Formats: sequence, structure tokens, C-alpha cells
Amino acid sequence: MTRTPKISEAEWEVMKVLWERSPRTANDIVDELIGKTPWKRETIRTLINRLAGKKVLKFEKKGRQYHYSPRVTEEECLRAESDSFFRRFGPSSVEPMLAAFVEGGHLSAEKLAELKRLLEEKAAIGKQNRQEEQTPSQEDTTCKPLL
Amino acid sequence: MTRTPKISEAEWEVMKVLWERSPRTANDIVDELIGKTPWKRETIRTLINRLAGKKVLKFEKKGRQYHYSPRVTEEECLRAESDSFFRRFGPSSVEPMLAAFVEGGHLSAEKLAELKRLLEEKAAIGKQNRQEEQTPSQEDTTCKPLL
DNA sequence: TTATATATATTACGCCTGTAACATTTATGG
DNA sequence: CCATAAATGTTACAGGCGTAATATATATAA
Repeated sequence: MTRTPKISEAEWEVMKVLWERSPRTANDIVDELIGKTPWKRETIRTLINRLAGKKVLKFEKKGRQYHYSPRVTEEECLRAESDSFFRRFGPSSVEPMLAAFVEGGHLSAEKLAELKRLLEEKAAIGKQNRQEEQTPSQEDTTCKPLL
Repeated sequence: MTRTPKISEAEWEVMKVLWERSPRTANDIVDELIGKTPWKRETIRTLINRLAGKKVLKFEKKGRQYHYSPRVTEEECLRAESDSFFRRFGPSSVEPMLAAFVEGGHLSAEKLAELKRLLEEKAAIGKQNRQEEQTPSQEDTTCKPLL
């Protein structure tokens, strides 16, 4: 899928259970989300249908019921959300954002180390690119032009 | 302001011009946004009014016109957005997010260094907190319970 | 074969958002 | 004092989202 359609907040919860494991029947999804959320079965069904409508889920009929699977990966969706966040709030947003993450205390020391490593790695690539006049280095993973 | 109300994407553009400089008259805001956006004057007026309705702008009447100022800082709004992003996408989102930022190539080497420093700093504080058994350290800025 | 259970499909409804048009008030120049 | 311009205020309207209720189709048990 080239461009991931907008997945709303509630819909995202549905996607999460499917990313975790799929294919799954509607009831299976419903059962998992009841208990995790305050939603009625019908609400969850609506979300599933909307996702299917957006073509972000695929399904095949097995007897009387459908088995759903994601048609987009969590990675690409997260990527799209990140890009969107960035477009929306601008470069100056990154630092407060990261600060919020870190201060939220949700990040383990390992995660922190990992992020630091990521930054170092990217800094190195950046430097290299600057000398070599823009070698795109790997498959271009960019999604779409800003705005 | 304890809790920043939701500021929509279009509204955010209005806030940006006010954060840049304020107070400003409605026309001043309009003039700046026409040219930067495809919006009609009326549209921008609507956005201003909605923001005022949300009490996120304050204004004082000077003669025939109002002079608007933000009632919330960009920092606290960004903070709220970051928290929300994080709640929504979970801890596993942070790395892809940061990766997207970095790979987007929007970040200068300086910014990268700054982020790294931030991480180091927070890692140190984290370590300290862990020994001291969770000092909550500052006013609780959390927004609302998850779901 | 038919009633029942169970799965899916259709419809609802109010709020928020993007995007304006139209209406009203008011300061100011004549 | 009054008309006009310029500012503000009111209303609109469709599409997305949260949150369901209701209706329909269908497999299976009796």
C-alpha cells in the first residue's frame, strides 16, 4: 500500500490487535477489545467495518464468518503518523517531544541507550552524506513530500 | 491553564502566528496566513473565533478591533500533543518516530547533538530516580486517564 | 423445514473540523 | 447626523469520528 489512509484513534486499537496476531475473526477481535476498552460489541464492529471500508483491512470469508488481516504494517502506519506529526508541529517540536517521552518515564534505560545509538548512527550518516554530496545510501523510505 | 483544550490542525496554524508575536489584531493574523495558506479571510476568522471560544486565546478590545494573544504557551501545547501521541501509539512508537524525524533529514547536526545530550541527561536523572524510589519531581502535567 | 442463534449490514446521531457565506455593529469621514 | 467601510458575529453544511441500535442474512439444531 503506497499511502496509508487516515486511521482514527479508536480504529488504531483495532489495528493493534490485528498487528499482534492475524488473521482473526471479528468476534475474536471484539473479545479482545472488550475488557481492554469500554466499548460495546457493536462499536467495535463498526470500527472493523470502517477499517475494511478504508481498505486497510482485508478479509476472506470462511463459512459464515470473515477472517480479517491488516493490509498495512504497523511500521508504515507509525511512519506516516510520525511524518504527519512532524509536518504539523515543525522541527522545533522534536525536542519537546522527545523530552516528553523521556520525562514521561515510559522509557527504559535500554530504550534510552538504543535511541542514543540511533542518533549517533544517523549523525554519522549525515556527516558522510555531507562530504559525499548526498548519496541516498538506502532505498528511499520517504513517504510523500511535506505539505 | 491547567489543561489545554484540543487545538485542531488548522487552528494550530493560527496559534503559530500568535506564538511568534502577540498581541495581534485579527486582520494582522489574517494577512499573515493568507499567503501561507489557501484559506479565505472568513475561514481564518472562524478559526480565530473558535480558538477564542475554547479560551485558548484572550483578547482585548481597542477601539473597534480586538487584539489577540495566546493564553497557552507553545511549550505546553506541544507537550500535550507529545503526551497524546505517546499514549496513542505506545512506547514502541518512540523509536520509529525518532527514526522518521532523523531520516526525514529535517534535523541539523546541531539538533542531533542536542537531542543526544538530552538523552544522556535524562538517562542520568533516570538512574538517580531509580535509586531514590520515584520522586515525582514536578507538578503532574498529565492530561487525562488513558481511554 | 423451520425456528433460532449468530454473523454481518444498515442506519443513527451528535460533535468536531474544514471551509466558508451572510448578517450585524460601529467608528469615522463628509 | 448619516452613509459607508471595516470589524465582528451568526449561520451553514458536508464529512469524519465516537458510539451505538436495529435490521437482515444464514447456518444449524430440532
